[in-house]
Amino acid sequence: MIKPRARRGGGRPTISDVARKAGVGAITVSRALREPERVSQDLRRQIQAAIDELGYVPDPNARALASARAEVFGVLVPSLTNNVFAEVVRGIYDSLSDSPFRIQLGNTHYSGLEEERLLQLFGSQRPAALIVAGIDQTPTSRKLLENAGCPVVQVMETGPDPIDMMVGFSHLDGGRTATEHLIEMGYRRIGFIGARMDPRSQRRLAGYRAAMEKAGLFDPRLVTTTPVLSSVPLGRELFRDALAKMPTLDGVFCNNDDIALGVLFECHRAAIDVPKTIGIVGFNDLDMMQVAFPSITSIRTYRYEIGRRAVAMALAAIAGDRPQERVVDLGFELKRRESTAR
Amino acid sequence: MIKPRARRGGGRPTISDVARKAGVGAITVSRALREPERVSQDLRRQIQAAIDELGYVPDPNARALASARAEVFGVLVPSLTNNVFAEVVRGIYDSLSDSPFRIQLGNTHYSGLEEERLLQLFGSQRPAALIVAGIDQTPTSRKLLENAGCPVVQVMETGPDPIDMMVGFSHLDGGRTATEHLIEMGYRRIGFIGARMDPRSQRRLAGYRAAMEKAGLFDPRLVTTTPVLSSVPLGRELFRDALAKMPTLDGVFCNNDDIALGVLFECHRAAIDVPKTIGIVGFNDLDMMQVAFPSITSIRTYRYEIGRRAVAMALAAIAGDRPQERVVDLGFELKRRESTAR
DNA sequence: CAACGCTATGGTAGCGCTACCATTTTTCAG
DNA sequence: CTGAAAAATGGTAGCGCTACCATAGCGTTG
Repeated sequence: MIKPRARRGGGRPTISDVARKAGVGAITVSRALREPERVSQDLRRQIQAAIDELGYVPDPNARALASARAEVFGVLVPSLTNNVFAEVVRGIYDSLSDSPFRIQLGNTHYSGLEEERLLQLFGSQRPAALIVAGIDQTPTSRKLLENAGCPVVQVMETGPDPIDMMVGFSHLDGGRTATEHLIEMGYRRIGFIGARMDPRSQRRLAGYRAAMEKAGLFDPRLVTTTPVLSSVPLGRELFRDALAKMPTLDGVFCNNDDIALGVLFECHRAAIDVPKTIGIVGFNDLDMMQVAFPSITSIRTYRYEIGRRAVAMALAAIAGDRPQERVVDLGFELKRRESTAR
Repeated sequence: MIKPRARRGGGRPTISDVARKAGVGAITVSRALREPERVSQDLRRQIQAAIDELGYVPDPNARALASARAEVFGVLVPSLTNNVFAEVVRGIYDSLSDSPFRIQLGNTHYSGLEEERLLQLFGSQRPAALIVAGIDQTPTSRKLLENAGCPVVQVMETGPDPIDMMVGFSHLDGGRTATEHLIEMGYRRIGFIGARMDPRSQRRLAGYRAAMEKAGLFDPRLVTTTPVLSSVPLGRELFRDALAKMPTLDGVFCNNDDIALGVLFECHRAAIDVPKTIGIVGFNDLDMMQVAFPSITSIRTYRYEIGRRAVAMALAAIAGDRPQERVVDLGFELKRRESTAR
């Protein structure tokens, strides 16, 4: 006598239960769910009724196993608390909330090794698409992405030689634009203050340097950086260091808005006039920049939109019509505010 | 003639490939991976060699299907960009990064309906554990969680009647402590300013009200709230509204630090002296509070620790030894700073 | 009206893995 | 040395679903 194994799943209804109740084959239920137009109205109604009555929810694991394709977007970001990536992730979530796709979010902690480990892990699920932050993948990561067998979108930055698709903007141009603005407003001894010098920060620094050199103003002592994670308190610290090193400083381009805010607070505390004595420019334009006192000039970036666009491109690729432009530059905008208006 | 179906997975090696190469049965490979102590040293080595050589990575979908249990933690939070939840999520990620568990993160957008939908979806995966923010689940959500068949941890708040386990603190006590501090420092016309009045904000408001009533200072016109999502600019707006409504205001307890920062900036802009004319208290103690000028008094909460503890409790429950205290109160701390030091 | 194509449905055979049990080998008390 | 228990290994049968192919029923065409 064959004893059927006890239902492992705690008795949740399966597709066969639905099929039996609706008086159709299991495969027809499957089709009604995935390609409704291939099933007649009548059956569709019956099946829906059975589903509702039983409270059936398809098992995504079984589905993934049978179809060799999971309805999962793998997303890799270097930080979960950094507002910049949080916004990108929010854009991704919002774009996928009405789709059948789930999201597998990984935190690389700015580590290439961790990125490789996570890609390996994500790859084992055969995701529908992968979205990764940055364009500086290790060779191993790059290979993993190329062989992932699904659309891949690199986000945050644009650059040459995309693995598959890209959405972002030029951090170098952003850094240059910010610095040129300070120069244009009459600042001369302009410092660069940066924390967590990831590749994007490096490129903003390169933009700063290009602008300064072009104006004949560059001096390596004007640059203050640290590998430590960025924060407002750190911005204050770094600014004090920069001032100690270079008391004639009359402006700072901050790697990001946290740093800029820290600089602003320290100026208040030390009674340094902004923008008269010191001009401040931030990066990303968090919403607090426009209400700060004085309001802080910053480079507006479109993080949420990057997330949305990345999903849109991935979905298009999944649907079979790959967008012809594989690299989308969403640009940025210099927001001129009080902190540089002297 | 039976034609085997083409390998769907793009030729990735399977457990049988490993077994063949190692000269053992598939089940032994499976065991070597999951319960190494039940396999002899020799075979373990051979199997590991085969795995390395083939680059085998187990398919989590097949694993979940066969074992009726996915190695997934389901996490539900109301917002991805709110720093508070981002910190909790970071704690969860950090605690699970060395475990075999993946994380399925869902964003409810503060909606009970969305929470139900996501619970339904997550439940279909038979997760190893569920972590949900808040204690005010809808009856449907509560039932889904009770029947999830896995450990459940409610985070951010403590309260009576946990579904399973809880980690958090009392928002009511937090609100009361903040308000009592203002009263103690000599403020009398103390306003409450809050955005995004979710249940936790409501309880902070209740704490404020309790303290004010006890001191005989409560006046409903002192309360300014909005359902809009919290932000620094909004804090500024609301403060202006509050002042217009109640020009004699001499202190504000802000629902969170974003609002507090907006209030501070508006005070600067309007040349209102902080803390002499207006005292400010925030909530959560983001790191910028201590460097703001003047530094802002706030209620320190342990978000990261909440995430870590929730995972620790869930892992213990999975391992079979449920902690005996099912409700963990991590408390909070009043950080007295310049913004209330008059 | 036979031959054809089309649409709607169903049956069968796995996807890659593990639960359950069976079998073999080793260990060790007596 | 023997018998029995324990440890190590393997075989079989699914988990719940879908790819692939088969089939039935229908209208269309020359």
